[in-house]
Amino acid sequence: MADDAVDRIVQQWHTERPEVDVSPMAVIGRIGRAASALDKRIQAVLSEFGLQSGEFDLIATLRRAGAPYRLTVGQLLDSAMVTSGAVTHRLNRLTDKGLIEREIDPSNRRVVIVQLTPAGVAAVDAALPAHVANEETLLRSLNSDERSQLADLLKRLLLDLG
Amino acid sequence: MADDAVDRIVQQWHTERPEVDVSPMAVIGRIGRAASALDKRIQAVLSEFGLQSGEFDLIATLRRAGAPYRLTVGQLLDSAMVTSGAVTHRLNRLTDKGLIEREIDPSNRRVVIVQLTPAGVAAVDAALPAHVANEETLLRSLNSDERSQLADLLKRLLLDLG
DNA sequence: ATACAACATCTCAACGCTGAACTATCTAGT
DNA sequence: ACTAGATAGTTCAGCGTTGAGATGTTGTAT
Repeated sequence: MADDAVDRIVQQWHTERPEVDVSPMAVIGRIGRAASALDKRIQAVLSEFGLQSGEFDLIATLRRAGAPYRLTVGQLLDSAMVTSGAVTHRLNRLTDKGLIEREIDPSNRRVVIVQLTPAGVAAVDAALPAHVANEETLLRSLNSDERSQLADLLKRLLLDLG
Repeated sequence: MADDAVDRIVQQWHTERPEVDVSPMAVIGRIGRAASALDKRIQAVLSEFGLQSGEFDLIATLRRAGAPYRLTVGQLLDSAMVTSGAVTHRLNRLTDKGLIEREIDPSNRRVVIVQLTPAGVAAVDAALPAHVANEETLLRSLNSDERSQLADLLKRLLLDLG
């Protein structure tokens, strides 16, 4: 197989610092590059639906939770991989778009419950098929077995990273 | 193997939208999460050397190029996976830290040549072993064969994504 | 009752990146 | 020479995230 940019980086290091084993870069470098490349292409499709991927993540989390599509901010924060400030901002944007509504939990007024509006449910359901079809296309270079292998290796890595 | 967060997401979608095959998420979701988790831990080590990972990327690119550690901004831009504005900002920060110097190419005065200072070379050479050792640790859950498999699958994916 | 720590969420300034506009320089065609 | 277009890099406003602190609420111990 032809060399890629990461192969060239590893080769360059081997020339300049032969005593340093940079082989972990071959894995970690590609994970970062793959994530970045995939992200760009995923954003491209979601933007057709007027959504950023962070916003889609949030409303998809609510949608996945099942009717009545209600979760607390804390629960959303557990799923989102960002800080609480970022979640608050995303919720503000989604509220402006009319896709979610916030209300205070009467049984514990520190807690804010977020609920998808009908428009929010419709937005997820409209975007999801295109989003998944896009992801399917992005993986076209790998067959079913290879995807399973890749998912399994990454899962082991992630479970270890905690 | 125990379920991870991505398994739970796929299961939730299967319950809520059984007609949509979300299996690509098992791969793409984990690539993103792995990249994010690795990034955080890599930043943690580099920050001990007073560097952000974007800054390290740039000076490492110069170091890898070999003595006299000189590349044009355009060449750095080709290696960096960010826009030209971001590269300019990173170069400004590295200049402030005394790790690089910029000079105009006399033979083509549009071109800016970036060169590592001795302090810049020292910074890369000091950080590199710790950085690579950290990456090695991050991959400890995978043996040598598994790392090769993972790197190979990601390389195929990246070559296809272009 | 009262005080205090813990908790859930929000606020906000600082930061890095993007993307488009801008400056300066070079190249090619006439 | 002269012009138009291409090229190299910088600037800058806007955006989303971070991380620390603030706000309001609840639980617990005295």
